[in-house]
Amino acid sequence: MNSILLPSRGRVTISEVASAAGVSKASVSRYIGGDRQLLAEATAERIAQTIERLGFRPNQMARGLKRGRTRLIGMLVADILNPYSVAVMHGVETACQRHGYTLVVCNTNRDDEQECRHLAALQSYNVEGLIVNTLGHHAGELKDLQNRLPLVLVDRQMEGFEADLVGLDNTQAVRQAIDHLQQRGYRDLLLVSEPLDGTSSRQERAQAFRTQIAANPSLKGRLLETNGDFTAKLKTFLTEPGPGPKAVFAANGMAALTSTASLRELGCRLFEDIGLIALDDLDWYPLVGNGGITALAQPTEAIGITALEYLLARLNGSRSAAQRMAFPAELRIRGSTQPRIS
Amino acid sequence: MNSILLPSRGRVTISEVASAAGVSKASVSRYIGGDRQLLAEATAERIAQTIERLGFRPNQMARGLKRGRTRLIGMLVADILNPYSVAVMHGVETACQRHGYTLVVCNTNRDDEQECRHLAALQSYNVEGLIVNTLGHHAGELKDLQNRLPLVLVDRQMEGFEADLVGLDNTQAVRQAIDHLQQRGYRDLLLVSEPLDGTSSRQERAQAFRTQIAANPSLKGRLLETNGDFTAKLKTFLTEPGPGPKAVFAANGMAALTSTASLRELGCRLFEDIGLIALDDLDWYPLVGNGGITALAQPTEAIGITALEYLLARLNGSRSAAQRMAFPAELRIRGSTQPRIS
DNA sequence: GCGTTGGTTGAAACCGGTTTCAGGAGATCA
DNA sequence: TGATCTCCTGAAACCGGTTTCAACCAACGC
Repeated sequence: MNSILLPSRGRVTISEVASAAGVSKASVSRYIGGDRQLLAEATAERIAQTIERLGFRPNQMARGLKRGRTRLIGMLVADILNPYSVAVMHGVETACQRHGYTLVVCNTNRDDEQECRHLAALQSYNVEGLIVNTLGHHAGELKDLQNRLPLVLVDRQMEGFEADLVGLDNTQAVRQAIDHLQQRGYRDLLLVSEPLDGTSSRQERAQAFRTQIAANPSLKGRLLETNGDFTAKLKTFLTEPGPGPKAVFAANGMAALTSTASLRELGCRLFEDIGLIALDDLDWYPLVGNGGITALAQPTEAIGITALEYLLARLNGSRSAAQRMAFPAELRIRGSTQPRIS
Repeated sequence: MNSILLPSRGRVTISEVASAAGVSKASVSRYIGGDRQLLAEATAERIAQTIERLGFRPNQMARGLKRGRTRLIGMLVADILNPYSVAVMHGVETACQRHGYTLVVCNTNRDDEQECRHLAALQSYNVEGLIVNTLGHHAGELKDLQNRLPLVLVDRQMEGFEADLVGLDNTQAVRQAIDHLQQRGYRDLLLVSEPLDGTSSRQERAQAFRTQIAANPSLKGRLLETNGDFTAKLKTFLTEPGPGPKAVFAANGMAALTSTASLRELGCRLFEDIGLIALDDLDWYPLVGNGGITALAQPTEAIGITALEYLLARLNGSRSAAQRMAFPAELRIRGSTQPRIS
């Protein structure tokens, strides 16, 4: 028993606890590792008291080293300023907490290089699994990573990359939007989307919109991206002749913000002059225009929780084939699509 | 030289690199640790190639163990669904990235117990420093923690707890708001705040409001918290007689949301019927009412960056006394406080 | 030719835990 | 009484790195 114990960097270590309790490191380790049935009642009690008295907290890094379990989950978020991402992250965090994991979040700022760097960093911290909201440009790295760790995609998938995916049922959501608009008397629709840069969810929504409009002869539909001089492009749509009342379908929260701002700028009143429905339901939707913006809410909390549960399932090895969960959106009708009385 | 090398858990280790390159672990360690001037040119080159060939990534956990440097920074956020917190976090992350740190974020969900648990967790992961947006109820734990790690508070301070603090100059911001409202002809002011539960920034804003109203005989001022039946309380304010035009001052983004919603509910038009100014500047402020909501924007990015820089200064030991940085707010005038023509 | 010096290198201890393995103390059985 | 079987425990190896320390080699000065 060595009597000289240097408290390293101020923190109590397992060796100090061991010698203070008059037992071996192994016993203390067994105690904190939950192998308590291996210990005699009296020993366990003595260790418990010593730990309490010294305020010992095991060093998770050291534990992870030998054990392979760091209890860390990594999450890669494309844009942390996007409320959708934060909401999903909140769900993931809730689930992590529930299962005793800690979440490490990295924000790529929609930057390819940062995505790469952060993937490497998370790996080097021995996260046990990854939840990825990817830009979709690093199939190689991701495939490589998937061989090492369980990995679940959120919202966005990737061409030629087999992995669990949790997100929205985009086709169904677009159908709900179009159906609702049509039912409310709109005939000339404009899908507003952030730039179609390869982000799969945006592509899917755009594609579903095109397909469904093409299949519906009574409707006309166009697609506008929010880059360039969006207001000017929007104005063109507003002045163009069409088959009937016009409505905008914003493909996500950002598009809703841009659309609403541009419509205001053009002096165009929501509902009175034009219909509006938006994917995502942000907390300010009820405050805008005449009675708020009609929304298709994503179950973000559920998406986050499910993503983590898929990950845990893989960690436990209880799954093999890539699985996909597409949640339905929930329609929340507000003033921007009130029944047209015309 | 041991020829049997089991690739542990699929990842390449320093020993494998060492034996593949025909050098010792020590040399490889020196190479990745940046002590390259200790190595002969040829050796360094050989190691570089081997690392590249094998795709070796050093395990940060293992490095941190002996070295004491994990290059991890912990951040405790009171409410991740609050855009203010996310914006600050974005600043912190930017700065972390710039200095080669990785950020671990924990959300306490405004829960005391979770705050405690997360503080313990972050500590057990050997973060090198902490940025804390605390609830303000755990002076004991925090003091204890401060003895072990550098720690910087964001937005919220704590009674009897000396630490670096980065946030808004609340007194000055309240002065800007009151001055602006008075200048625009408003005389009967209502400060709307989330519940004064001890959160220091809320208290400071409320206190500054009371003080400044008391010192200004031409103004009347009341304070309302957003709990209970807020709309009813707001209605009372609106119908009460006062010394002149009424205006609401929302003490943060949440209060702005609640206030705007209740005003709508009461059929009260912004600007025409009542003035509104809000602390924080959220992206939807321009879209509401007649010309948007006037805002006092916080420099959230700068707050986050500064918080991390203070932390790094402490990590380098180049600071002793607790320091405080109070940023000014920036007034952004919009429709909700247009000049009163009356 | 020999002691010094400085630049490189590897063996081994170490960080703070976990895990294997062997051994000692009782209890049970023949 | 001795053999066997549990149950509990500690020594030591190990995880993947870092760091100390001593040794080696070539060049240098005298």
